[in-house]
Amino acid sequence: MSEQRSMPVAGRMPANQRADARRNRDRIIEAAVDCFGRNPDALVAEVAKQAGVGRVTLYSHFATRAELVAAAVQRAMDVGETEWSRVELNGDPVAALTRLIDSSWESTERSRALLAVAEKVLPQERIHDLHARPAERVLELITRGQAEGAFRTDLPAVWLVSTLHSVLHGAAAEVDAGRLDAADAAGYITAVVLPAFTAARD
Amino acid sequence: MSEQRSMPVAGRMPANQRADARRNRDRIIEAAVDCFGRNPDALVAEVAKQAGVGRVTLYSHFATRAELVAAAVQRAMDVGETEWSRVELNGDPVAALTRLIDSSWESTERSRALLAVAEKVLPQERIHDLHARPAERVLELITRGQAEGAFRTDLPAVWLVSTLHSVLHGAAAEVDAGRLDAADAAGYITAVVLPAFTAARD
DNA sequence: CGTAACCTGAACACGAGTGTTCGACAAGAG
DNA sequence: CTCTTGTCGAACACTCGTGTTCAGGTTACG
Repeated sequence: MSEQRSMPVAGRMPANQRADARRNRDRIIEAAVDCFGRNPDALVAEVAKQAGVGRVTLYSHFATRAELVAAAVQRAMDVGETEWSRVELNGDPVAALTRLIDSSWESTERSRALLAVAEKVLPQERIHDLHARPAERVLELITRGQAEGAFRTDLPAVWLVSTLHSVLHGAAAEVDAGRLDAADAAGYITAVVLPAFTAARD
Repeated sequence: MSEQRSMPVAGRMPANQRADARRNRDRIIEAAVDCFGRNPDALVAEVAKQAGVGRVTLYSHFATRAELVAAAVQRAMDVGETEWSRVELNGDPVAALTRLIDSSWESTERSRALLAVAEKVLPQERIHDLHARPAERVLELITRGQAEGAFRTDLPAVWLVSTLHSVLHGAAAEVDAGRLDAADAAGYITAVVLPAFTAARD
């Protein structure tokens, strides 16, 4: 409902930025999310066109294709962030994790292609940073769950995070390979992750 | 022990193929495995050089870069295949799976970069095909385990296969990002996959 | 041996996409 | 209104790796 003014995404901001400039920049990012989201090999020209903007204008906002991709991923993450922030993480850790998985799955599936581009043009470290926010959220929940005895403690929390991440993306890959029905995904993921997290220690 | 004559990998075979030709082809593939294994963006020229062969010669064996990559992946798979074939899959399904995971982890870690190239230049379907052999092996074991009551049956076997695959590759990614010690990996994977597979049904 | 298969290096054509430059024009801010 | 900032399109230079061609030398193989 309210505008999300969640920290200035990136790029220079010459203090006196004209209104239409900022508007165009926004359109470009939206177009990038959409284009790259459909075709990982989308051209810069396509993005510009879909944004209703000249290629030159685009380059005046993003010096390089990679920067454009980064901005797109960032945007997708921001959108996801507002969704995840609505998820109730208190209460029973298992139930909370289930909710978080449902929410995470949606965003994962939606912007899978986008991530594929990122993996091609961005250093893996940069990608990891882009995931920092959501990863932290998961990590917190897991840590709390461990402290409360709901999740196993014989494995590092970060490994559990990584596991969830892997399964999530693996599922997305299965879906867009047509081997898995998107409707089943969230349930399958939960079914596999939960027992992995709650397994009794030796 | 005996030579693995496991179906002719690919390419024309003019009936009167000279011995040195076949030898070169082999060297090229080896070089490709090695080069792409270190740098996913390796040039065709580099591979040729490391194989001690002219670029033209390389192209006389593999019409395109993509074909070269495919051959390299194929080779890596063949090597893995001989390892996996040594794994005892009979007896207790859980124990068997543990053994298979250990073995799979080794090959996964070894040729992770190689797979990264493949994902860039090969259609995802082609990649899936390359995985057919090992995937089938896992599938068989899981199916048997389900039939014997060792593994859960409330999820399709193929999803369990996919899960294992995801975690395996996720772990590899963590390792070469320096966030996970390679020595711990196999144990961690098992610790997470086993309970996921044996979880009691509702 | 002699022939056919093979290798070679250098040169070239090629395509594709990126990033840049130009001069002129439009639109916001004060 | 005027100045600054931003936009436009078209053309351009450039980089880079791929894949191909050629003419000549080498090696296997019967």
